[in-house]
Amino acid sequence: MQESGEMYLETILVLSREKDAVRAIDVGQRMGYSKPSVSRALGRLRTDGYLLVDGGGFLRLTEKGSAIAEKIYERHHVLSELLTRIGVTPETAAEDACRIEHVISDESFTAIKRHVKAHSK
Amino acid sequence: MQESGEMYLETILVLSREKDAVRAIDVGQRMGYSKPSVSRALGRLRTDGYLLVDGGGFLRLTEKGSAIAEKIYERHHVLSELLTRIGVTPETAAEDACRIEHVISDESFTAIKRHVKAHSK
DNA sequence: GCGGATAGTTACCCGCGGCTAACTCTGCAT
DNA sequence: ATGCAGAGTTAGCCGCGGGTAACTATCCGC
Repeated sequence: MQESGEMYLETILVLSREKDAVRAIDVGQRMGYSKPSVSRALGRLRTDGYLLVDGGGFLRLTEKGSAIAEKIYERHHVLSELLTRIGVTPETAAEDACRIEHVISDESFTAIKRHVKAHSK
Repeated sequence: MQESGEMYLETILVLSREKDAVRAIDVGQRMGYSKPSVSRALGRLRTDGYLLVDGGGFLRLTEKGSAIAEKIYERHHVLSELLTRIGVTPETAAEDACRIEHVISDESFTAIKRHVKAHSK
């Protein structure tokens, strides 16, 4: 799984929480990408078993895809909150979280969560 | 400046602190890349004004190149130390620092430095 | 001065991940 | 029924950044 694939999955997850039916076009609009780019990326996710597309063109994450999307989404949330807490503007925090969430290891992320929790009491 | 370019510059900086003469082959060995990959990457850095290569094939960072290398190196150091401090194993901390150092904003990094300093007293 | 090691470059290939142009397909409105 | 709008796909372009194979150039030992 590449960084860009994770980003697509996360976007699909977020969109599916905002509206009940998500299509390729929505993903493209949200991410600012062209239809063909989205089409190809979703095609890869589909053949790799992260995504299902029903007859009406509606997207649904598989178990596997959902697991990744949730994981990245949690990271985004925690990292973003951590950065704002130490004084970063919310916008920059979100942007940085969006990049860091794809490259940090499980071990470091877990340590960060633990640290944040310990200091939030 | 791309992430990979930053990595090359940082590697050249580190090598130049370990030995007095740094060449393309050393960079390739350290980074685990083939000679042609290094040659091309260094060529780009040279034409973009980050690097000088003297007659003997020895590498020297320009002002511009050095500034980036030092910046990335500092980030690496601070991030790596921060992660180990919260319980991440040194090896993982170094790997993660190596990826995060290229994607974090100045604003967030400054905030992290400030935070680390405040908590180290 | 010739042969071999070492360094560097040139010319290619590949997948990724954006893009545009152009096509198909579906569904709705006139 | 025509025709248009919206969604999706196909085909092909591009730069990046890895790779190999093969060449060149330099230097050193014998």
